[in-house]
Amino acid sequence: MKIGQATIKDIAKELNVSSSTVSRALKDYPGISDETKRKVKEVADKLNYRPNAIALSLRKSRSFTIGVIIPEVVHFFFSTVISGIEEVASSRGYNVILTQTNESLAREKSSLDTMLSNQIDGFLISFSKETTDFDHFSKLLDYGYPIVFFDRIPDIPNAISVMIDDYQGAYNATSHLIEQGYTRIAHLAGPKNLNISKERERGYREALINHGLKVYPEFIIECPFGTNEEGFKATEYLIKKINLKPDAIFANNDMAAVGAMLACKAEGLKIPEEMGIVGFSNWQFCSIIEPSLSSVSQPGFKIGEKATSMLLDMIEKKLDPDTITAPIVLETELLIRKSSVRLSS
Amino acid sequence: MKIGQATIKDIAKELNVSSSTVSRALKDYPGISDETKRKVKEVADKLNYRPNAIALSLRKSRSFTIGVIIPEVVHFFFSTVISGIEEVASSRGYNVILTQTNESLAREKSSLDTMLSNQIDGFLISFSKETTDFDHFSKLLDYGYPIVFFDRIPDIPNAISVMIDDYQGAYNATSHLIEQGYTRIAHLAGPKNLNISKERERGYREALINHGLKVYPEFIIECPFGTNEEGFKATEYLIKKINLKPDAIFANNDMAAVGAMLACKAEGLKIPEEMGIVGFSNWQFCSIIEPSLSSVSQPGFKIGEKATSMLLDMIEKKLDPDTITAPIVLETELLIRKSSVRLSS
DNA sequence: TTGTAAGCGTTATCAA
DNA sequence: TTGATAACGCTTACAA
Repeated sequence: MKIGQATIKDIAKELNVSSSTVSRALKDYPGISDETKRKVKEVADKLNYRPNAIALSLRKSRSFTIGVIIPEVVHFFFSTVISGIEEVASSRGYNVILTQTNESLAREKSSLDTMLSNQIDGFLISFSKETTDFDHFSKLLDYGYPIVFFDRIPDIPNAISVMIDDYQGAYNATSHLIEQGYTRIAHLAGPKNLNISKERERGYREALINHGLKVYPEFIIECPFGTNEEGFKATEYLIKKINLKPDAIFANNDMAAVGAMLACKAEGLKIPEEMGIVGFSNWQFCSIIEPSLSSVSQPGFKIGEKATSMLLDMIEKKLDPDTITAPIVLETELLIRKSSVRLSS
Repeated sequence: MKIGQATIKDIAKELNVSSSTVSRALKDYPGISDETKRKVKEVADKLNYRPNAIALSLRKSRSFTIGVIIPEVVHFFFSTVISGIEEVASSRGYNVILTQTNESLAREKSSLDTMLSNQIDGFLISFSKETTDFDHFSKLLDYGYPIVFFDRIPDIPNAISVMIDDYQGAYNATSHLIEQGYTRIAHLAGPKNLNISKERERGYREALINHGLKVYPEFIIECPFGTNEEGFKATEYLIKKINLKPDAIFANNDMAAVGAMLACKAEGLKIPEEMGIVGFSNWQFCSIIEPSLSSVSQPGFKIGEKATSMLLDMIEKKLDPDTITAPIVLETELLIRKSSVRLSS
């Protein structure tokens, strides 16, 4: 016999009362004598009674569970977000059910499906790199399903989303490089179908323009996977194959930035003297590598917290989705380290 | 109206058949005419029917959901394990419900509680650093609840667990340092109440002894939190405050190892010439820091896979827990990098 | 080949 | 102050 198997009926039988009485006593409903309440609770304790959340879910058509769909768990940013999600959810009495898509659209859809079957109360979603059309999401939105998108947000009119200010983060990073006297700044860009990549590139471009620098198309190289190998290759290409050599690199993500650093070392270029580098995400390793890597820090934990509290508010009708017209945008912070500082101030 | 709200009854009404017929038709039960099956499926499709997993759970007393309780999500090792768990679970049709304890015993217990309420089919657990007595687990085990412990395993006779060979990993790491000619090897140890810490320390000790070296108690410093600050302080202490200076450090975890590296740099000690360093866990940054950090790699993904498939086998009665008497032990791999190699071979 | 009815554990409604 | 009953959505004897 398993623990917690005792039901309300068992308690009722033991005390020769009806199950409704037991139910009410356990919930401290008014109109139940203190005497009965005491007895019921006593027996409940004795039998190790544990309410069956499944039965409750069925009854109330609510599962007190939210579904999280993310590309990857093993990723500093996403795991930080999860941490924030978990924190808020558990403090408000919700369970978190988790799936990773591994950047596959098919898995994204099937996750959505099983979660719907499981009567999930709402979704937190950061979609996969393969996802280019959002029908599977907008269908749910049309039916009134509570969804909050985070970080990677879809182009759907009435979608609620929480994101970071990628544009401003990139703008600040690039401006910082310019202020340090770098003038030929290249960009290792992210996958083109993600808004965050576009925004970061836009921030990079506008910073250059606003500081009177030219944007060289050959300085922008797409690194869709965001690995250090990719960053390494892109940087070697920038150094060797292009007439106008860059003197700084702003990378769409930290891994690519590390690849860039390794390429510079391999080519004998000194960082930050001959090549300034700034990454994006502020992974844990940024501060411990040599030279330490300047990076734009994303408030992952906060994103998780904010997205979750909004979702739960929507679920609990404390928040009307219609009142929110624009995405919630959280600020980044530029952490300046050795890799991009060559001016003594 | 929400999507997937259509129930078996709705289909039945539409076709003027009974709900049992619909249920059977959807499941391709024998003894239902092909004609009926066709019609039922057609209407199901039309109404966007989606089986209600909650109702199913209640009926079958099975939720097809497993609960994962870990100390922290934002941790390379654990997130890798989660990835393995998620992979196996989803491929076998199970959901994964996740909570992190943040190393708090109270949260561990309350997670256990809510999951039990949610009729979880089984548990995957790596307990918190605060957990020193295992009554809350053994009670469940006695009641026959399927639990697989991983990495941090409790001292309970009939517990099923999956772990890595911490002893051997530490032994190999220490032996490697000895072979490189280091003779005064210190150890940054983990929290004393975790078996993994004890095993790693034991591996360290025995490697020394088997190679004819003495074990100096003042060379073993506990770093319970495993942060780089802690490793930094411990190493400064080792370098400055002790008569017999160490010439190598084997750290219980990579973060502490990084702290040791930083301390060496701060003190002007060259790595690996004057100080060899080996870490444990093989975090992503090991290969990209300077010098790259030798480390014992733990097969996190495999641990997740193995633990999950064992748990599901237990749940599905394909595996009798009584047949397993010893913990499953997975091998580590020593990844030798620059931080510990001073002999040209 | 199909229908009826009971039951999984809980709670809301109505009645006593 | 308490009890009987129905219902949440589904499956499954048992009957027809």
